[in-house]
Amino acid sequence: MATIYQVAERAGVSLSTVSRVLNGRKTVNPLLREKVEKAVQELNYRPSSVARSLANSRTDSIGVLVAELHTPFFGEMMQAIEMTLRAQDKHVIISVGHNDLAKELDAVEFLISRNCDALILHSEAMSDQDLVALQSRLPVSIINRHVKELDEACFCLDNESGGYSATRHLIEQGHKDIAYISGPGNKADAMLRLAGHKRALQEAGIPFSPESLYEGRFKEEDGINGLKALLAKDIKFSALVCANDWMASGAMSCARDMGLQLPEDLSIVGFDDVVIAHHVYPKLTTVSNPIYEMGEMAAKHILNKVYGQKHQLQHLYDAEMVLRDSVLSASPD
Amino acid sequence: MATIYQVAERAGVSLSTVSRVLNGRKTVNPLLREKVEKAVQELNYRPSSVARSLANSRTDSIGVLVAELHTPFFGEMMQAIEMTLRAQDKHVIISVGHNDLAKELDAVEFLISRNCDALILHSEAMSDQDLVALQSRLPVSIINRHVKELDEACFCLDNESGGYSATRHLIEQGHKDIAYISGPGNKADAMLRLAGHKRALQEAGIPFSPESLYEGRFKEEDGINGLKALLAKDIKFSALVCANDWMASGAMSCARDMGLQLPEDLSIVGFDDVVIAHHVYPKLTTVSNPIYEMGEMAAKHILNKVYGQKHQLQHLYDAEMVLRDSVLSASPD
DNA sequence: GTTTTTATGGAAAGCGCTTTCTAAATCTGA
DNA sequence: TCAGATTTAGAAAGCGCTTTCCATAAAAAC
Repeated sequence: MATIYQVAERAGVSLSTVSRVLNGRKTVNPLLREKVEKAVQELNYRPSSVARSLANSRTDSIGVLVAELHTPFFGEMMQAIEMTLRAQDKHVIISVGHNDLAKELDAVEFLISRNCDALILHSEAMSDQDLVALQSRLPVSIINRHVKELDEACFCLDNESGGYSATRHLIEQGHKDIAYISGPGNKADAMLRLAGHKRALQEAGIPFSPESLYEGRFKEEDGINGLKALLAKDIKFSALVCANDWMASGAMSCARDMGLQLPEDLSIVGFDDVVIAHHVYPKLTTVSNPIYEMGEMAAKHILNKVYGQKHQLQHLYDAEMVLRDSVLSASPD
Repeated sequence: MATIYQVAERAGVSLSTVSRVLNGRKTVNPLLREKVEKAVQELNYRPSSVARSLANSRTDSIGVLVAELHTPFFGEMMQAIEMTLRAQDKHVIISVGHNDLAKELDAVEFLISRNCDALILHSEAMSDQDLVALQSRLPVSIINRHVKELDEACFCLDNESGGYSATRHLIEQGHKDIAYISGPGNKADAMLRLAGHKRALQEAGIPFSPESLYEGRFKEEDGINGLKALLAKDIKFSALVCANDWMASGAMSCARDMGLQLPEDLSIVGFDDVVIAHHVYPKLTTVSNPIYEMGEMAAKHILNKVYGQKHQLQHLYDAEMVLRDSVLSASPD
């Protein structure tokens, strides 16, 4: 591999001149510039990004922390990040945290030890304080979580309004008795979605009953257990909203196992519009989660912050209804 | 950030000694070693991976090329790769090729310009020659594709035997009239799966009829169009095998749209055991694709080749039946 | 007790680039 | 025409490590 010295020699100029040409500095004689470019061509010279990083203490690499990768949600996020970053010649180093505090911290340290210029995080285990502390070490973007002190760096879905839309949609279809399977009480997004649900009920003058609420942990089996528990109670409901699609899918299998016809006997709406939403039967009506855009914005935020670019940023994202086949209009009784 | 100089100074030893301690060389006095370790602790020193890379021309980074990321298949592969590599303190740089030759080549050059020590590829667009040429530039692992000249570096599913198993399973359940929706004719894996199907038929003395074959391109809509086309023909079949789960899912919705009961009127088997297989209705009987293991092995191959480790390698993977609810025993007519 | 080995630590030369500083060359204006 | 301002190019000093080579001290051999 040719080095910058050889280019300089071949072009009959000094190191510095080659470097200037390579970095597009204006102050170089067009004649020399041409010579250098010719030499670069002839030697098929490619600057060493490592040497460059050492010299200017920038690696052009961005670390991304995700909870896991085998899930389409994160895949989409990663793809958005990779595409927008590579277009600017930056590269992304991935690291998975498995939703575990120790592992997440470990992953972050790993990324930092790799001299990343910045980090993009989708963390559930780290505390707000951890994130604030991190931000003081290097620039970060935070996806799908709002940290007050890090307002600028956060890119979130409007979970409350999403939750609102979901049950609002059901109400508009004539449903009055609506059960809810929520995510864990310690997760902000889960609680916001639930809050939206309550607001929609209230607005329609329907009292919220804790009886018709089941708290799950966002897993498929929580959908199964949740619906089972709900059905066992002495309550009636013609519709169910699940705080994510996985639980909705679980609820669907459970419903069928219990002999219910879908969507005739029970309307279901999910949340996130993950790939499976389109493949379950009946196809799931759900709430979109524009993770692709969020990933893109998180990347652009880094581009602005670290590399002096000027992209327009959007921090809060609307959750929109994706209408499919799992909701039926309630027949007036 | 502390440098190695400061550690040396604080420990009262030379640079070289610190470096030796850091790299676990044996030839260093335990007393000094201890001093150095103490200094490292106190200064919270972390070696700069960039400087290290420049000095020993290894970056400890492995580039991974995938067709796309938003699909669970690649996600699982990535996760396997990341986990096994990070355990050895290597990091992975991702790059997506979008199944397009120019983009794949571009992505590869990008990765190389990043001074990756090696590459792991899941490429469909590049030619065998491209791959061979690449191998001569730096070590590679190839997932899900067999290149004769690169035998050592390939980690593949036994597609033929998978195709065989799928059809064989149907035959064992009493099916005789089995339609097949295949992947594109120019893809080796698609053709191998089909070959397995034919072998199973032949073994059972069932003649293969081109009439009952539809060639798709591995997309959901191909499943829809495929089944539609098959049903329109003047043939009977009680079972259908689809060369991947996406087409199987498509075929399922199509079947239902055409008023067929699943699995009573039509048994379906898929291929790959992608997440959705578990969420469609009825749950899809399919053929496993141990992509996780393959990713792990591809990573270990690099570990062996570049970093002198000695992992046991497996190159060919069995495809196993995953029995769920989409296949019914055929009633003998 | 002297010579030969062996173990161990330090000095210094890179690795391939960026960037500051200086010097030479060119240009300005009176 | 000349002092001063302005360009432009080169020399050299890092960036933070690894590693070779050499020197010294300790151990072994005679």
